[in-house]
Amino acid sequence: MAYWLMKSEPDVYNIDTLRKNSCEMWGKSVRNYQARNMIRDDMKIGDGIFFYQSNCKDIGILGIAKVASKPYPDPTQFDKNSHYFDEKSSKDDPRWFSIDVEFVRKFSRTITLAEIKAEKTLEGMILTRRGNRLSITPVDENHWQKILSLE
DNA sequence: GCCAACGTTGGC
DNA sequence: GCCAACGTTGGC
Repeated sequence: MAYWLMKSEPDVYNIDTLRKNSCEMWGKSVRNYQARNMIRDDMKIGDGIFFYQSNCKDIGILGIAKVASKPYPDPTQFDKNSHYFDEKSSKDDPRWFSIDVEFVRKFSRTITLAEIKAEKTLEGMILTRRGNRLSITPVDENHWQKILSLE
């Protein structure tokens, strides 16, 4: 069992939509190889996911989801009308992958980025590393537990 | 809206 | 295979 943190921009997708729909395909906009490798190779059913929102007023972790499927080829890479169409990808050898993500719960409050940065024991989280731009990052179990305790 | 940091692209 | 130019991310 591993833990992850997924970024989302609330304008594009927010946690209330995930709560309403319960389960959603995730990764159809991920076009970064490092993130792709994590989706394809490392994420397992049942893994915990922090739902983080960026590029907005209330930056931070809003709640928890979990991995609900094995990785599968992201359908948008084959869709000519999609913004995420990739002509270099083929169905025999798909380049990009998605997984299903299931809503678990929303925190009673947002654990803000400022709090996370201020917390000594959370030093070293990939999230707070300078220049980090990955939409998915692994989370250490002790960091996971610590953030839960902050709620 | 600014800008630093990074990934990707493409000419050579 | 190098590297400059460009596009994107994302905190502030």
